[in-house]
Formats: sequence, C-alpha cells, structure tokens
Amino acid sequence: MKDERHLPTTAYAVLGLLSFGRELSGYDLKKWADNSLRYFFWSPAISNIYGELKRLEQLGYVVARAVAQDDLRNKRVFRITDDGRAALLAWIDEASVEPPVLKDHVLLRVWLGHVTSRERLLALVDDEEASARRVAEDVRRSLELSREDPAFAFPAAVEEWCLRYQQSRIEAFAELRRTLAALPDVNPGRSP
Amino acid sequence: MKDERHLPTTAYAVLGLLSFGRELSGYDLKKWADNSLRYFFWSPAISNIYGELKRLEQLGYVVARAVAQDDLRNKRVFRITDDGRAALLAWIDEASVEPPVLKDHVLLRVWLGHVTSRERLLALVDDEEASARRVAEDVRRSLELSREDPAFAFPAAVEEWCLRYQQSRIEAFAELRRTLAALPDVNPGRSP
DNA sequence: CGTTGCATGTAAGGTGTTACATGATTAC
DNA sequence: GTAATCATGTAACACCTTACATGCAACG
Repeated sequence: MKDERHLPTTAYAVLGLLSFGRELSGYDLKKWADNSLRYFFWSPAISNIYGELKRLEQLGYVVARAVAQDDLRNKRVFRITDDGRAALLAWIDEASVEPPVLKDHVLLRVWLGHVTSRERLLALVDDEEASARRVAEDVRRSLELSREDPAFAFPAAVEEWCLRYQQSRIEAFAELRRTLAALPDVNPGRSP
Repeated sequence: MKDERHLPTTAYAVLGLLSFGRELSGYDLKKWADNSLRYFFWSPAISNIYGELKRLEQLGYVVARAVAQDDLRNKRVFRITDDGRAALLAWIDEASVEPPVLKDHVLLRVWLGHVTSRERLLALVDDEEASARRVAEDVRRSLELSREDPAFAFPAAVEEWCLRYQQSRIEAFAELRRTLAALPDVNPGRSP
C-alpha cells in the first residue's frame, strides 16, 4: 500500500472494470474492455492488463483469489478492495481531466490528398464509412445487453453516446466523399 | 538513405506537413501541427519533431538549409526531397490503415458513474461541451484561412469534417447530460 | 525586469506494444 | 488434426513525453 499517486490511466480503467463488483480474471478484463472501453477510450493489450493487475495488487487496490481449474492450469480472479474503490473515486473526482483525443489515420491521408490520386482517397473514405457502420452495429448490440441490467445504466448512457457518434461519423464521411469527388484529380492513376 | 521501411506515423506526419512544398523549421512545424493535425490526429511534442527531422534527414527524405539569423542563433529550415515525396506516397497508397481511435477521458468517468455523484458527472459533461464549443470556433477560423488558398483544398475538406464532428459532439454531450440528469443519484454529495 | 515568443536540441524515464514461452480444451 | 478459445506471464523494444540546457528579442 505505497503512496504512489501517479498511476497510468490504464490502471484506473482496470480498476473501473472491477468496480462493478464482479470477480474477474485478466483474460475476462481484456474481453470486456474489447467490448466496451474500446469504443470511446481504448482497450489495453492483454500483457498490459496483467502488468497493471500486478501493480494494483501490490498497492492493495485489488486482491487475487486462485481458482483451481485442474492441477496444472492456474487461473486467478481479482476483486477490488475498499482502498481500490477509494483510489478510483479520488481519481474521478480530483484528477484533472485530459482533453479528448481523436486519431484518425484516414483523415491524415485525406489531409495530404494532393500527394495521391482521388481514386485512392475515395477508396479510403468508403472503407472508413463501412467500418463505422460495422462498429455502430457492434455498439448497438452492446447497448441492448446493457439496457437489460439497471446496474449498467451508466455504461448504457455512454453506449448511446457512442452510437450517436458513429452515426455522425457515417454522415460526415459521406459528406467528405461528396466534397472529394467534386475536387479535381491532382495525380490521376498514381495509385496501384 | 537506408532502407528502413517502418517509420513511426509521426515521421509521415512531419513529411506530410513539408509536402506542401514550403521550407519550414522545427518550430514552424510544431505551430502548424497545433493548428491543424491536432484536431483530427495529434500534435507531437516539439522535441519529438526535432527527433523525426533528424531521422528523415539521415534517410534523405528532407534536406536542411541553415538560415543565418545573426551570429549565435542557428535556425534550420527543412525541405522535402523527391525521395521523401516518394516515401510519403508509398505510405499513403500502400501502408495498411490503422483503425481510428477516440480516447475520451470524460466518457470513461461517466461510464464509471456509479462510483461518484451525479453532480460531478454533470460538471464534467458541461465542461466537455464547453470545450467542444471552443474547439469548434478554432476549427472554424482555420477553415476560413484554408479556403482562401486553393492549395489547401484537402486540408479545408478535412477541417469541414472536423467542424461537423465538433458540432455532433456538442449535441451528443447535451443529450448525455439529459440522460444523466434523469438517472437517480447513486452517491449524492460524495464529490467536493 | 518578467513573461512570452522564437529557436534548437539532448537525456531520462514512463507507457505500452509485440514477440515469446507454455499448455489445456473445444469446435470444425 | 488444426484452429480457436481459454489462460498467464516475461522480456525486449518502440515510441513519445517531460525536464533540462541555452539564449536572444519584443512586449508590457
């Protein structure tokens, strides 16, 4: 129980997943992050999760319990402690909130549109729009599950936000496509 | 002119800024990134830019020219080479495109809403909405400048996307606020 | 006379990724 | 039988940030 104070956000994300009260393994946490945090924040690598769990355990923020599957397999499930809950609350209530980050690799390429062909740009934008549609579908499914359990009212509220967000992405990319199609092709046939 | 092949995205971002043909210093690049890339991608730290410029110079993708300001100050401006332009084109046309990332620290806290008070959540959401309004204003100003020069048609198209994006954020946060206000306060008065 | 802007760069350190090592179970 | 899923963890490495070092010019 050291007084560390500067944990990486990943640590709080893991602690947050455990704050719903369930006992979860590192593997469970990764799967859940992939189906929730990923849509509005970020899903850490599995090795990163194991690393943070180790640190949280040393700090006394989580406790592990060995689950005997059979002889050789060692599975451990983690539970948040009162100290962990207090640390999470302090982070939510007191830590300064970093600005949101959007990192879109397609937009970076479009921004550099003068370097390549219109054909390539349109293909990139089309792919991104299609991918946004798929993500929207995934979020919709998550949202339906969250709505079933009142314990997930806050995740559901965020998933509604995510759904809206993906829908506005779809529209924005459709509009961008029209804009690009109207622009002259600076480097025709440059792409493969 | 080694055959490196796996440059970090930051290197291509810097190369991209130089692909508009102007001779720019590291300092110039940082300022420009802050006013453009930041809104849809990311603005690297100034030290990072100098590091990438060094690498790009070794690869022969950019060339430097010393600008004698006065005796002691040493300023260098960089220009993209044909090799650099080819490398940038290859990256845009051939490299696989990573999925877009949204990292929103307010949404992470709202997702964990059961841990804190409604008061705190509403304050966070209000701040984020206000900040989105400010960013939208900044983007609007950039867009007006880009529209003046036909060489910036692609940046302008992306800035239009960014403006739309910020507007949809504003609406989505307003809607999230209404949802949260309707939810029961799980931990009243827990926040300072 | 202090802060901001201009201007460049190095060094140390944190954060996170991929690759590796290991092995059982289940589904096709 | 081979791929995917379950399951844990370490090690090496990439990437990027902050802090530091240095100094002039202009504004208030």
